[in-house]
Amino acid sequence: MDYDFQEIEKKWQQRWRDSKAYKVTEDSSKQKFYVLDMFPYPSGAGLHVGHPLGYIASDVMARYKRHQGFNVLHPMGYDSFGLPAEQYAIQTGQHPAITTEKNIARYREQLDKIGFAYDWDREVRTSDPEYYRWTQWIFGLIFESWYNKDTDKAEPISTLIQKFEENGTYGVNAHIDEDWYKELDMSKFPFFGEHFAGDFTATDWKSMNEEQQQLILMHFRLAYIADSVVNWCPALGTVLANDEIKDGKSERGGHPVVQKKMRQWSMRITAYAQRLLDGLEKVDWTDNIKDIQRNWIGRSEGASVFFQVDGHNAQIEVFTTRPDTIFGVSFMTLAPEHELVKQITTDEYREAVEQYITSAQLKTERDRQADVKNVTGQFTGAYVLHPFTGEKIPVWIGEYVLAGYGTGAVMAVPAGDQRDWDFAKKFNLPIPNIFEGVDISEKAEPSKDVKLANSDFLNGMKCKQATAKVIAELEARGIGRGKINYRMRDAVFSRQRYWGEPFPIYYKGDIPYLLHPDDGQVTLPKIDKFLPTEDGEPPLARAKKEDWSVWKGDRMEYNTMPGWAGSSWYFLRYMDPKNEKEFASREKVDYWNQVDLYIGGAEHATGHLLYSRFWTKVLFDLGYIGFDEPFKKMINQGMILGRSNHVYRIEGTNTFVTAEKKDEYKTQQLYVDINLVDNDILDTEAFKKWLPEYADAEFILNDKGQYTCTFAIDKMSKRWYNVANPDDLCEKFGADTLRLYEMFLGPVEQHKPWDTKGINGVHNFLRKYWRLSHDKGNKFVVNDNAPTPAELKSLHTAIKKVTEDLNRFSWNTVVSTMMICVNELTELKCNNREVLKQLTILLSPYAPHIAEELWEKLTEGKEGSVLNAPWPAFNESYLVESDFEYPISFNGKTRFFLTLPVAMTPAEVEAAVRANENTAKYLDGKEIKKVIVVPKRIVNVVI
RNA sequence: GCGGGCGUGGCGAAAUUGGUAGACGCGCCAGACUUAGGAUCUGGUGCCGCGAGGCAUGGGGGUUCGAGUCCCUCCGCCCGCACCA
Repeated sequence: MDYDFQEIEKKWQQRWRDSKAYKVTEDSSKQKFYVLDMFPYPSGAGLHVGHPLGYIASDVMARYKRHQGFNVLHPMGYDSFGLPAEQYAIQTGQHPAITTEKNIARYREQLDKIGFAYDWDREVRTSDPEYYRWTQWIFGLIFESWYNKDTDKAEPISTLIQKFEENGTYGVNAHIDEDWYKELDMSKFPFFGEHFAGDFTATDWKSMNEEQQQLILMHFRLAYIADSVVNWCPALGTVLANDEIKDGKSERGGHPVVQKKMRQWSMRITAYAQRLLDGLEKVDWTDNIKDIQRNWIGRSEGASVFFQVDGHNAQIEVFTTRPDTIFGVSFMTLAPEHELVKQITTDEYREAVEQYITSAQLKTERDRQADVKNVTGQFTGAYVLHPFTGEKIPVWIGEYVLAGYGTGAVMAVPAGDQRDWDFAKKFNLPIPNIFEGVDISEKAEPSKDVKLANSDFLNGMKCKQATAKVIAELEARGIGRGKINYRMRDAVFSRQRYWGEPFPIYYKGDIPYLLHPDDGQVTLPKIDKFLPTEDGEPPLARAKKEDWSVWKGDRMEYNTMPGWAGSSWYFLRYMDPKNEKEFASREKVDYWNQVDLYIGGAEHATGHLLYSRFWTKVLFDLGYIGFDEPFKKMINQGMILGRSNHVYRIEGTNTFVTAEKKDEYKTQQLYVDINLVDNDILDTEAFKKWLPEYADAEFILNDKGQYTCTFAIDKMSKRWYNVANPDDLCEKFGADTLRLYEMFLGPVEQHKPWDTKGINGVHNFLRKYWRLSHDKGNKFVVNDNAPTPAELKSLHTAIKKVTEDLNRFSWNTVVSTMMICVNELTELKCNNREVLKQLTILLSPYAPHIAEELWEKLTEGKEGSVLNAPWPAFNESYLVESDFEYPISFNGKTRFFLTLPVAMTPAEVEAAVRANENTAKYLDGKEIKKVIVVPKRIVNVVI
């Protein structure tokens, strides 16, 4: 064999390991470049060819930047806390740490075979106590912070306490729930009295005991515990965050999810809603991901309006984006769960209302969503007064109003909103027209570009003007105000599981306290079983007191942190992974700074990518890092799908019929292992040996005597026998071929089916490249003459294009460019040492093993590793051609070619065209209106 | 319904600011060497036509000397959100 990739790859992987070729240290004399992959969860199934796609792309970039002289940080680690290991533990009793360890070893082995340039000395594992001690520390930091809206940043809770001590709540402008004080257990605050509305004096504060102070502070903390309505997944036995739910079911496992009020930890991410929105302007991500995040945050501008309840000392606050339509309000709808429903419902309607609420509660989230078109509702008997006209407006409850958005109440304007219109139609409520010259008898008019009518002081105005006017009026009368509402909710932060970070929290009574650093680190205690306790406590409640590394107060926190905790800051730990004193030193964080290029899947848009941005902003606010967006540029790699093959068995027999003839029989479609199929042709002998039941299979073949399979594109799964495994491909073709082929398949961003057919072409390219410097006997032969102009032209064309394409992250076109270059050099029989050296550097990011091998031969070992070779400089002068064949077109149609010196100016070209005899022929007596000369491309004669 | 993206040979795909559409690879066809090989090399390969030539980037229209690229419109596919007031 000429190109012995197995030998070469083994040799260089060993040498790189031995010499720590990819070790990187901070070096202020060099410019840094930080390339990051989304670290994987080490699952039991190992890697398939889809996983490395993004890793290869980032590896190419890391190596390219290194050639360019950058100090490149390119780390890898494992997001090793998670559900599968825990569920395996529940089934087998094996500790998740052991499963995880085993899976990581397997991942590492697979990754090593592909030849990645990771600095493994910087590896992190989120489940490692040395790592999660800092996750716990950051949690503590967030717990000990509040959000000051005046400075628009998070501050230590001590600054808040100081304000309380000096002036009470006066002058405190914190991000906090508007009616936070309603959640307080007032029996614990007898001195506040019944009119307490959240304000207290310095004297009040100082007179409170510690429990009372802590209860109040909890409402200000950025990490807090509260009774909140959460998504409870009974099958998984844990709560889930909104982003972990898809279509009303758990993202993992697809189990039903119900709404339940539970005492849970949350993160006050809502404090950062606006900054998370604004920060998107500063990062280079796809519009798609940015829009998903914008949508998730869900900012809407409008107004908050108070409606007085008729006959009650109560007001109902509504949020509306169309305050200009306020004169069109003909009824009000509350969410069934709205807190005032019970209070205002009249006796006459009480039974019907309660029935309606019960039936609404019985529906799961999914049922509600599926039932959108079915309008339901119930009158409460109560009325509110219109804030401007004083008119009595009936109050209804309806499922279409969501308790979790806005205030859980809407002012219904059937003329302007289709849902209100539908509701009004169904229950025969009035539909007053408030638009000039618009017919609303068939549907609502949602346009903002129509003039208002029947609207008192808003008549004749359009939406924009009327909105400003009505908000000013509401504010002047003290019955409403302009408001910005966000759809995003605070993120639930506790999980009732074992395999996650334990909280650094202990309890005195019901009050949680943060552990002091001197208390030592809480690590996961030993437990007998990984199930929740009989009375529904999280698994950690099973641990005996003496099995805890720290035990303080009355008890420890039994919840663990969610999967996104560890991944929200891992990119910072890579910068200083061994630091025992800090999560990372400020000096190193300042050096490595933001991730310059982040590659990973788009599925984390509303999870990991949002939470990382949130934590980064908190750390920035508190002065621990110098940037507030973690990922400067991001590219989302597409999924690689599997191409599965089918065979057709005639029912009731063991005879298989080729795809061309399958319709002549009654057949059953079966999946067949893709390794038994080549180019959709089945290897029938191998098929018989594949499974015992097929040992005596018979075949009906096509006219060519072959058995043809059909195919389908599915996700890769063992079930379909369509999993392509990188180890097999490395074995058969080599890591360099695999790397090149994955990049060659198409744009990295795109979803695409894996198809091994084309891999031969890429493999042949590497063999051709090898043979440039090896003769038929595989002897290394190069010449040291000066490169010929033709060789230089071919080489520099490649240098130019490869450099440009890498700069615009177009991985796939680079491979084609290099193939063309090698084809041309083969044609030229080029074995020039200098040319091959340059070409080898170009190829090295994609195919590092073969590049390193040839580099060693070409430099006779005198120039060190190709990894450090400077990127070839492009020289324009080698590309200059003496002549160029200009296609001459008449009115856009090419008629003939004219060979002219390329150095000619457009004016000279035009003169030459006019003078040419062919021109007169095609002019056919007509006149030339204009001659357009595009340098080196085309000449168009307009006649 | 709203938001984002896409549509180019038999297939994966190129075409960077509008400038010779289909580079490169697969597959296919023919040939060579040989002779059971899924090896290698050479040539061909968008469609119609013997040919000159004509037609081609989902359909239709527009701007332009010139459109895959820009504008309008319709059709189809993928992704995200979805009673968000």
